[in-house]
Amino acid sequence: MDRLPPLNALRAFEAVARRLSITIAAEELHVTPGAVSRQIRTLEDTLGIQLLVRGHRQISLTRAGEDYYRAVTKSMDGLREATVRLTRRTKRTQLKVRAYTTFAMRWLIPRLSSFHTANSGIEVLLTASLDPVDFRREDIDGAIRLGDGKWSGTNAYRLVSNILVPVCSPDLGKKVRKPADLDRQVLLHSIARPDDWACWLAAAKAEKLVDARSGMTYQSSAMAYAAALEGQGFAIAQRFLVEDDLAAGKLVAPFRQAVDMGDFTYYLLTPADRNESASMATFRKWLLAQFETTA
DNA sequence: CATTAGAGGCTTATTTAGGG
DNA sequence: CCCTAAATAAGCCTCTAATG
Repeated sequence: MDRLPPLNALRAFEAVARRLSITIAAEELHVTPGAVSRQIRTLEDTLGIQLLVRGHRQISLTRAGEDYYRAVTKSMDGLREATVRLTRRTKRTQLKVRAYTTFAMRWLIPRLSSFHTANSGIEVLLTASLDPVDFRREDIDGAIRLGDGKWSGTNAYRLVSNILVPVCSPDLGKKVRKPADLDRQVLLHSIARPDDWACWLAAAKAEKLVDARSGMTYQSSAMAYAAALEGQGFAIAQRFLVEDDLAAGKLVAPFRQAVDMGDFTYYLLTPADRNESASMATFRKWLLAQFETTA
């Protein structure tokens, strides 16, 4: 068949496959669920291929539907982008990026101004959250996430080595010689990363000598680092996040022992079923370049 | 929450009628 | 005789209401 199927139906199918819900897709298209259901049906009829599996109160894609959706959505993105190029040739484009609070505060935000000066046409809209990303349901172009690099349905770009190392203020650093000395010190924890101290102490062979649970706990690593800067105790830091403070002498790393978390580290995630926009490509290259020079 | 049937509204295609 | 415009027919889309 060299003819295009009904384009309206195709549009409906793209929305349904993306949201995996007829009702939500219908809202998005400003029509009723019944109308969308019919459109999908006529599309299936003209193609002669089933695209959706109708389950009880929910739907899913068939194998063919999944493949078709991937292709269709890319074409749609092409149309969208062509339209954007045509209508707002000079307007700024927005890039919605999600990161963790600590990553954003300690690393991304300080460097974002350099990105802005170099790419004045791209506006980065930064949000912070611990929740996992779902590119299908959320209006997000990219996310910085912690993980092992294995995500389904997303492109993952490894950003940096995740190396754990204890840090503290310079004067506090003089009071300890070996890991076991931490026994009498305050350990600073983050709720989001509860195992880091135990992990490091085990690597330093000091898990029997120091209670990994003692000390003070903060909601984010950024808070724990701030407490360390104030001389409140020892934070177990991800090294690239405190590099600037170490270089400036505001923090010190009193021990040589470090733990490389290997592939469990930070990645830039982008949806695999969408074409990468030009602005995202720029942002991705900039982001990866930042780590090439520091790592 | 998805699907279906039937009704109504709108668009497009086809036919028909009347004027140049 | 041809062309235009009204009338009619056909098709499509979306809605409501009811069902699974």
